Amino acid sequence: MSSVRRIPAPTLERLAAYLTCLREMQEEGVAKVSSEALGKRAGNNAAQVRKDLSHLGQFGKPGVGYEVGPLRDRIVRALGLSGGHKVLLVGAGSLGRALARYQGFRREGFEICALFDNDPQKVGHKVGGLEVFPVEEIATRNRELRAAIGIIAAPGPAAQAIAGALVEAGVTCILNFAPVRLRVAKHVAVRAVDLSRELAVLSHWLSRRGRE
Amino acid sequence: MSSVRRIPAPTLERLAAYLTCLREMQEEGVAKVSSEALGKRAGNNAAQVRKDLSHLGQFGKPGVGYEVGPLRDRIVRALGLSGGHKVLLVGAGSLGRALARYQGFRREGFEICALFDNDPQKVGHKVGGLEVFPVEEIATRNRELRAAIGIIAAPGPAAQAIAGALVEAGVTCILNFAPVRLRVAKHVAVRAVDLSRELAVLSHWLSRRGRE
DNA sequence: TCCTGTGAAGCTTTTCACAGCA
DNA sequence: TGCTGTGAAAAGCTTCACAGGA
Repeated sequence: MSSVRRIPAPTLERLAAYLTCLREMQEEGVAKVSSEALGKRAGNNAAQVRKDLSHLGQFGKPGVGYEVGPLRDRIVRALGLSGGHKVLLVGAGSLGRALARYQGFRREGFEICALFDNDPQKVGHKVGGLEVFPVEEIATRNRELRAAIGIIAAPGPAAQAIAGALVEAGVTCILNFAPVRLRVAKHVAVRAVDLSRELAVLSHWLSRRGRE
Repeated sequence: MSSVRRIPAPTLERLAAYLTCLREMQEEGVAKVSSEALGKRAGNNAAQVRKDLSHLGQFGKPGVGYEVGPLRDRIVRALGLSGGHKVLLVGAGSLGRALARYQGFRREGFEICALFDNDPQKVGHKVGGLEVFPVEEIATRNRELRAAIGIIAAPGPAAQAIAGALVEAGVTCILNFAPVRLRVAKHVAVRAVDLSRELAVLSHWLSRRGRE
């Protein structure tokens, strides 16, 4: 398949992992990589790597492998990371502040361009160079900023209302750290990071350890 | 299937979500719930809910539904959450501090019992009532604590060495926030929370918006 | 009648296996 | 020979549909 159609989410997640590996390789001065070598680094098997990369068109040279630089560029394009994205971050609690300071966003091409919180105590303060604005101002502030991505780093009970405000402001992709299922219009895409989910899986595995 | 065998990870994740819903319902004084009602709350369809719960044995009453309290207890048991778990947290940067302060851990039965960091500037300081110890002390300190779960909230380059130290100290389950694939012995279970993965998926969706 | 538990169907994702090219 | 790209097979997960119990 030559042009990029819908790529399944598991594949997208692995492409992001390959990107990290390819960046490392570039820093190490590696110029070519086989599906097997890339798979080993990323923790997947070679066939999986080839199938994933086949979504991006034909790239590899039989008998040789893939060229690190061009492959990386191709994945960046497929993931839509080349232009950079503005992001609204809602919640200036400890998680929100950690995210505001996280350097990885910028490296991946994401720019947190505004920070919001409901708590009047936090409004007006600065976090990582950004002033905290009240949540009610999301829509008006985004009229200029035109960010399409929002991150919710607020407590569960506030999350649904925040999601509504973000969508109202024109956001169409939400990354949700609150432990609740958001109900949003179906043109809005939501990804959730839920600690209690991760912990539940670990805990189950732990309690099974040794049996099987 | 009456006794609990291996439960697939997607099911475990949903069970954690049901648990949150059931807790809410208990607070609201709801005593009984049908698979459809629970599904609606958790964002899954009724058949999925019944299939998931069938891993825990037979519980529901046809024509009535499930009793909220007993069902919740049963899920807690299946997830191995009843006894509580001690957790070692490594990394006292902004993410580590946010996790150390996160109240959700305790509510789910996880207790962060020690905090470690490589940075001498951070060692000795207190975060959320916990003193920060140097990473080299993980093994000795865990000789008494006997925690089996470790959380890595350190930068990528440090993560692999930390994972080694945790495993050395007897940890068998790791929750990794660093954007690297950890290589560990196969008796060790790893779950990864990777922001670049989440962002990559959102970004791809964003760049596809409107076509299809 | 209402709702569970579950075999079977349907769909998605992963793995296999090999033709074909450098 | 070494490695890609890809149909086909296998595995895994979700949804359907209905028998049967309260």
